[in-house]
Amino acid sequence: MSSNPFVQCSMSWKPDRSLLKRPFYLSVARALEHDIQGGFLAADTRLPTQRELADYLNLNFTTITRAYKICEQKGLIYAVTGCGTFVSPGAACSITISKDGLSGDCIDLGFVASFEECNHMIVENARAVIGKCYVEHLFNYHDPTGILHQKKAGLNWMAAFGLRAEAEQVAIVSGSQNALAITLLALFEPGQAIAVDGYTFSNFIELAKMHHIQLIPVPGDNHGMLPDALERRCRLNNISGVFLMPSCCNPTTVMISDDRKKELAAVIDKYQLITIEDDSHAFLTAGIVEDYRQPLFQLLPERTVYVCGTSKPICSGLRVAFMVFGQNFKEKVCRAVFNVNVKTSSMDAEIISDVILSGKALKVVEEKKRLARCANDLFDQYFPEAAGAAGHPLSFYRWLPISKNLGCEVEAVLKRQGVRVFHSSRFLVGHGRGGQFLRVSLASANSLERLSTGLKILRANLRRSRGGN
Amino acid sequence: MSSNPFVQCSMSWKPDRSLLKRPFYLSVARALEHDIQGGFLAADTRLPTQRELADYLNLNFTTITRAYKICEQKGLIYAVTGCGTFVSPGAACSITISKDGLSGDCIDLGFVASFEECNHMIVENARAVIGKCYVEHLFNYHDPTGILHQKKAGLNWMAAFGLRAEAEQVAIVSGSQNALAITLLALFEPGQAIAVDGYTFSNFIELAKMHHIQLIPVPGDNHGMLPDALERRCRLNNISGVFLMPSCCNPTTVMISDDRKKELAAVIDKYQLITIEDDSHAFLTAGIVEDYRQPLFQLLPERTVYVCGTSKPICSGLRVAFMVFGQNFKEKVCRAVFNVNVKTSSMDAEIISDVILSGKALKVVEEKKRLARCANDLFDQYFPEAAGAAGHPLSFYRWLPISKNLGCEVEAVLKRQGVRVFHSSRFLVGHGRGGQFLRVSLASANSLERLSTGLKILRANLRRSRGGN
DNA sequence: CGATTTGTGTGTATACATTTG
DNA sequence: TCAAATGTATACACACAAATC
Repeated sequence: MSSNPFVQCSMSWKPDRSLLKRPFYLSVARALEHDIQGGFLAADTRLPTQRELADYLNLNFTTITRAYKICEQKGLIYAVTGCGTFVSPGAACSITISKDGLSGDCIDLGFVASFEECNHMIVENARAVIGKCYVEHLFNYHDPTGILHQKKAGLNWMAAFGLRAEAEQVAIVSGSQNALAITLLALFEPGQAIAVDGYTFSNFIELAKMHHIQLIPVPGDNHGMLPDALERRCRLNNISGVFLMPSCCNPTTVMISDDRKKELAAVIDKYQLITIEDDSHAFLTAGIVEDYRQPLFQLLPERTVYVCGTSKPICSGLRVAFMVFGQNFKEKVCRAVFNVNVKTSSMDAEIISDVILSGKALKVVEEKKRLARCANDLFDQYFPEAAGAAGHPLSFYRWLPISKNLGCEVEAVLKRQGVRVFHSSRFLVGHGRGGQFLRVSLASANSLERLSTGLKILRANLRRSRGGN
Repeated sequence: MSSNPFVQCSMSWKPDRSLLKRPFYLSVARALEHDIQGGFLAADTRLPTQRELADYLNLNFTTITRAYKICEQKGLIYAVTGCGTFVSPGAACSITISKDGLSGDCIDLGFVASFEECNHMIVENARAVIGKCYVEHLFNYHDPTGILHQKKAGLNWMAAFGLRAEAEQVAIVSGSQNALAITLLALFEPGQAIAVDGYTFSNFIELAKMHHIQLIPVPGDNHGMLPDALERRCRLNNISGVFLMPSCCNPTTVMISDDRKKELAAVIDKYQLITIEDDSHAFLTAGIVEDYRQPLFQLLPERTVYVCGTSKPICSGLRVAFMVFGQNFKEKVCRAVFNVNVKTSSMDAEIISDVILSGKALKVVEEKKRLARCANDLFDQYFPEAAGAAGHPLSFYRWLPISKNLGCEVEAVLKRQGVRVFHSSRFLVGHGRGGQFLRVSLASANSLERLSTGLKILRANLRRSRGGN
């Protein structure tokens, strides 16, 4: 049931009329899915308009609407009012980024780890915890959202970023990704829409897709999402929430300035959006970037779920994040925490608490900042043209503009050369016109030497493929 | 916009016509939600039929269909073709069961813990792990689905239950509840339906509600769900999956016999259902119950997600469960694991692996079985009329029939007397006619003495409120 | 800026399947 | 066994909103 490749000037997709069966809308949806999955329709191909296809198939155009809707919900296509319906890029394949499936030789500049070479620093904290007399009390079902002194340790940690809250507003969960999954499940319904940056955290994109939550891209500048643009989308799109990473947007490294936070807060308040603030990078920003004052949570304490993971600053293998929320979200969030996790390992939470309260956390952060500074300097040496760009000075990753000639195939090319990086298409929401980039992780190579080797390979390959550009 | 209480013989619900605004279907849905949440409509009240209400409001009846559908998806009402539409019991309130929110004096026979008095037995395993030279490698982002030797430890553990699979079919996740959340997210879409026992695991009910997955109750007998009844529901209801706890259904303690497993497998295969097999209780059943042979997974390896948590047999505070699945589910499940957890704490998984491989797990299980036997004997002494009932002989909880005069208010009454138990309404799917029960946890009182005290209070109160019954 | 194209939201008609008596 | 009651599935008409030219 594929399109006829010889008829080009007319519709890009012509399902076989004779194969249509009742119910028509399912039949059409299946045919379209088949042809997209089978590779007969390339990414971003414009499909026939609803009315065109309806005429062609002798159906009412709203029947086509329905067929298209099914495919849209599966992520196979996307529609823009007034503009048309298009085949999604990467419809068939996942954009989930994980540490899995990488051979040992390949230098990983793709997945953003967190300078894992620091992990030895917390071994002694783990030993201290396990040596405590009350350790067996960490092995029971109690305190599903965390033990009080652990929550207080979290508040202590977050106070450095200007966050002020009560322990009863805190829940300990299993990492920031886990916190995001819980937040979507707790506070959003399938079919609702959340505003995000045009390029945003790819795991959030995937999570939203799984929950059937639509993401609406909102333009931004060097200080973050544009309040006017957000307001415009709110007026037009019936938006329920907004997702922001104020301290260092992943992947663009943009930080939201304090003034911008206030302007955004005004719009968020006006439209009563639920704000998801992933502030896991605050440790890199508070006290370092001059303009930093406080998280959005402080401006909108009743509208915000604040997420602060300890994977990046402290240790990635102990799965701990702190969630902070207003009283109005408490019941729903706690119920979702219970339904998804029952509880987070008290052992992990206890070790993280010990690292924080003993002052070790600050030492680890100091070391990671030192490594981040070295890594960023190294990057600037290899890519001096990117050195002056706006963005976070100590980010664990960089956002490198590349030639428009390169598609997302560069990933495969570079992997064959021994480095893994991720192309901007993985982070793109909607149909992007923002140019092409690579996200280059600086925190995953395991040593500055390996990072240097990786960057060298990267530069060599981009120079070559760039050609006369 | 509530109904007029003085007009009783006609429709049970009469929204105020004058308050109707466009869009009508939303307006009607909101009014209905308001009146249910406000308590104006009692549980199981029969609502006007779609056509009745449409006439009354001068709308097309399919507009009412739509309004009712919205409320149904929120779990506020349920509809039965040919029969009518009804207000859901417990529409407004949550049935999530957790360890939270219980004062210290109250004896907990509600939440099913796992004889936490055994936890001291694994402290030495935790110390052994933390003492190992490779411990810092447990603190990184690697191996999101678990380290190979940990998966092999899991397979070793599950081999005792007759499960045979390859390590690549295994993912380590953060407890069996976490596994269920991941499975729903990975393999089901909002709006799909899953067949379950008429009384089933309340946290699964909540999880399904959050994911907007409909649960269809299927009748069963002392050997588990009835295959004919399942087939009938499949024919009628467009069912996508089935959830089973073969080794010991929570809350009923029913075990699925080996013959029944084969009959169910035939139906499941015929209708291509996705089977979710929560077999965390297998350690209580394999080798103990004569009829036990193997899990459903072995009969339907390509249609089953097998979930085996270690909270009950080994330790509840270390959050580990093993998921086993066919190759066809692998990609989707692993992606969901990553999107929900990134990874499970390698420390927790390593300690559990050590407990299994060192043989300590068997000792812990022996001790828990001994305690379970004592606890069940104790229960039989206090409730001799329940002693002969079918069900698991070593279950960590019992399913106690109570007088029909008692509603779910008994929970509150008993709590005031110092014991927490859960009423069958928390476990009920659909509109139950199966009598009233209490689920009495035997594994949470922290000692047999406290359990005995709790059971005594329970018996005294049931006797009294039972009256002449 | 206004007309046109294109997708979305809402209300309706009709055929059908299940339950009940 | 059948007819009536009742919810469900499917297709369509039409008003509207956004994007484009």
